[in-house]
Amino acid sequence: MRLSQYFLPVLKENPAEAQIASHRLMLRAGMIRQSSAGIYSWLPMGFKVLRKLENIVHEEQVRAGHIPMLMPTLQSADLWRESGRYEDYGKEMLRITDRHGRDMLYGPTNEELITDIFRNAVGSYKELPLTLYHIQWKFRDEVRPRFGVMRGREFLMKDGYNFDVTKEAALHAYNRHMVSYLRTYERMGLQAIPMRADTGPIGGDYSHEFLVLAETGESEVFYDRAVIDLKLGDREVDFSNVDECQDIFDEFTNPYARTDETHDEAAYNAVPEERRMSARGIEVGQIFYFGTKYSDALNAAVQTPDGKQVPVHMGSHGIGVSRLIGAIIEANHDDKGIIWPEGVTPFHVGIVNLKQGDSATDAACDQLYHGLVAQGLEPLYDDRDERAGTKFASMDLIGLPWRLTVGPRGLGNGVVELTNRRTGDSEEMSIEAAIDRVSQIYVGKT
RNA sequence: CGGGCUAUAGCGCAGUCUGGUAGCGCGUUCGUCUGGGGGACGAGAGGUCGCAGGUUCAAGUCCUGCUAGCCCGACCA
Repeated sequence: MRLSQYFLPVLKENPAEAQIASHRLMLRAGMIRQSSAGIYSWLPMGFKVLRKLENIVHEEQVRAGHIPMLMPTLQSADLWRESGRYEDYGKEMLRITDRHGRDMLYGPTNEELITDIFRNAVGSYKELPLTLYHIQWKFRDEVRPRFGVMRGREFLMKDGYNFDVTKEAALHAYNRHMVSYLRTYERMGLQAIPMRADTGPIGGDYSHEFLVLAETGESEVFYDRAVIDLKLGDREVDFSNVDECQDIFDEFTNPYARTDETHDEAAYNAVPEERRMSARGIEVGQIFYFGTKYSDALNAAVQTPDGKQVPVHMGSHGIGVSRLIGAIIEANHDDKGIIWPEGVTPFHVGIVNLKQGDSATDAACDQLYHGLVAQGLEPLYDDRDERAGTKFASMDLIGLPWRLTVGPRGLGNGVVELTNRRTGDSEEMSIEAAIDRVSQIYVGKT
């Protein structure tokens, strides 16, 4: 993409309403604009990152054997009356009346709807296990939306639901989600620590939340520093293998890690003192096993081999996709702007033309640009007629992890400059070598 | 939902106390010079001062009501 033909309205100054880094930077980098309290438009740059995260979530869900679908944002109130949550959910649920006077609502989550779909289509144990998920906009009418997309009213969430005949099978689904979520966050360049959680209004017995450590996090967390060293890495996982998933679950949940909601002073004090850590964290996902809570309420049962009807065991699992962008920026920025992890960057590399209009420099930039595109990469070429400082400042702000700087001085020696946004380290090399280097960096990361 | 604050050009702000031609910086448009970290000079464009009433010869400024947004607390992907 050529910047001169893109839509990237960057702001030089901090908007007054933005208090935390991710909110400020998303506004300044032209990713979002507020439409009303807690509701945002996603401008091209923000939309691009959102789609990248969605893709990662999809890939990892499918890898774990879960099946994508799509449910509507608007739901009928009837189902929610049936589960009893129409009253329980309170004012956070946006209620709407259609022209016929029917009560509708903008879905804050989808347990009822998915269970309804399930009960109407599945009657036999033979069709289980089954895990369905979708990525859809949700609406929760927060009393006080804040921090940009971190606590919006409208937000994009991946929510999934598993249906199993037995508790054991459902707990395997729980573990499978634990593993696939860990992988998902790692691919995004995030460390999200699973912590024992409250089950909240969704209810149930087992729940873990995934927290990204950040000073601006809304939750207070306590953990054993040993969890920081845990990495799933690129190990091959067989998601159908119960023991393997259980082992990974144990590995990641054995060290003490809890939020203030479930914090247990005695257990925490059992951790060696030098490893006891407390910090703040951003919640970027949560998994639940809630047994037959919804299948009982909504009468979702399957027939077993011996002819009995049994309510299915269920769980639900969510990742706040739009919130993740905020969390990634909170964890990856400096005073100049964002620093995207390579797995989620909106463009792979920026090209800065230091002397727009100079025929040799323009030609070198074009060569780089086309060479990178030919390698399957997406460069962002700043071809505006701006001075070097302005271009550098824009690039730093939007945070592409790599920058190629092209100017007459370097070209005189036959080189361009490749700079790492995070470290600031630069290296000079020929155009061909630069194309090759950048492609190498992104092997396995696009 | 309790407490505090704000609303003036695309963004950041002054002007309101003490009513009298709506301003500054950045951005933006045109031109010239410039060209390796937000450059210089010159000339422009851009505002029903959040909305509705009221007081007054006259309201951005005073009064009343409303709306929207932000911050702190109680709640949540």
